Amino acid sequence: MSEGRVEALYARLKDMAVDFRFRPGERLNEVALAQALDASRTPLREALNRLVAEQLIDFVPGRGFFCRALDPQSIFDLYELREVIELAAVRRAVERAGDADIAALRDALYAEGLSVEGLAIREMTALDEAFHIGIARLAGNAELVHQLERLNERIRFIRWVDMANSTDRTKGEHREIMAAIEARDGERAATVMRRHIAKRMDQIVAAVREGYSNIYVSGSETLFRTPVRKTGS
Amino acid sequence: MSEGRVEALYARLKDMAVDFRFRPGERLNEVALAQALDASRTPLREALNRLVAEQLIDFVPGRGFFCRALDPQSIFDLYELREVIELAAVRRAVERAGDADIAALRDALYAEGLSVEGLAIREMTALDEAFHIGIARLAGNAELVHQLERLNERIRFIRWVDMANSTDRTKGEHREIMAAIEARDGERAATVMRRHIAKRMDQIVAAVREGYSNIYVSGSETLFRTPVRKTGS
DNA sequence: GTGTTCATATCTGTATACAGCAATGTATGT
DNA sequence: ACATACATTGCTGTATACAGATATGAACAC
Repeated sequence: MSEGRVEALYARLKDMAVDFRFRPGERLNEVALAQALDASRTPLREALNRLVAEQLIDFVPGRGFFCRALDPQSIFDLYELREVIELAAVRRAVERAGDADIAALRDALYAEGLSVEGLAIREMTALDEAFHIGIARLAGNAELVHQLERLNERIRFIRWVDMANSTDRTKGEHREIMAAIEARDGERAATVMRRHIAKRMDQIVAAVREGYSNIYVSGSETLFRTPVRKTGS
Repeated sequence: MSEGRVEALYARLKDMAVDFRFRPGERLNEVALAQALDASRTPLREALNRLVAEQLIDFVPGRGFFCRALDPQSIFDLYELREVIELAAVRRAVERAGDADIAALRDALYAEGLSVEGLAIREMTALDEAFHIGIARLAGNAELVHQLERLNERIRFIRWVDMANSTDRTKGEHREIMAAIEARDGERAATVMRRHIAKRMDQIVAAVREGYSNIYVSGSETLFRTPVRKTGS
């Protein structure tokens, strides 16, 4: 009875779902998946059911489990929710965070800057996410952090697409936000954060309109290997 | 193969978890539960796994499923998150909702007012929740609605306790909020909403401090039968 | 060529059996 | 009286089998 077999399956399957290693709408064959993951159908289905509850997998009674599809409207809604949560987080961070914790986040942000060039999209996005989660942690509300993490999982793929298409302006904006937090200027921090997220959202809506679908139809393989191209400041 | 057996179990178990029909920390005996719900352990565990993902049930590998416990800090965090989401919702509702939809919500609110007296706490709270969800719907963001629904499930029990202890000022405040929305005054709507939720939160923190635990230790039975007492305006 | 019906194969839904871990209680020694 | 070791019981974890539903494709009529 290995400590948490369902947990392990759940983690692996979540990765696959987040990465869109299945194609949107595709039905997941339980026997095949179970074989591939070297498990039995029972724990596999238990793990899948958790992902259904987290909306990372779709389920139709009598038909089985399916890879979710992201339509433009959902993406917009998710990004709007992200903005709501992150603005609340940064405001509370400014109000409540201790100086030491702020300094720690600042150091982490500046430490990561050494050689972004050459990093793959996956790592870039991970750093991006980590910074935003770091702010949420400063807000001292565990629920805020948790909701943001779950939200991030659902839009991570979109962020990859965005990161691949867009110039790397992220770092500069992150430093702006960081400076506002250090100055304990909640309004400024919120304003910059709103701009930061809104800019992303605009790019994404544009990308989606011109057919992001061919990106996840072709699979995520190519996307992950693409290095970040440096464009402008 | 009845259409969605797991779904049915999931719904029933969710009700039980939301109501705290299990005592906090109690381990759920799978065989007993399966018998009680007239099902087998396999679909039962699948349903339970969904609830684990929704944080309505706890799970410890090797030990089983447990009833969650709500500590004061989590309650505070959840209420703060609720405030964040509802403020965002009401602001967007004012910006985006069509006149007809606003009117419909208004009518529903005033229709419910006929005889609140005598309603049990359960119904009172259901009406309260419905109004707030109604506002979220006006915002036109499905994710906002969904997150609020999930959040409500997690704090519903607390709201019952609150509703039982507190005077029924809810309706008046709801009308205030409604009026601000109709007047398309987003700032006022947000201000009243914030006060509305904050007031609740204060009462709850107080109630929790003086030991709400004896309420759910004694079981929710008594709570549900208690009628709402009219105190003040 | 198109639509319909039926037979077949594939897959999901769930009960059940069994293996192994965890908790409980008992006995024993100090 | 208290702690420790051990046996026993009960429960969880997972594989598997089988029933029933759904999808697939072939044969046939129009």
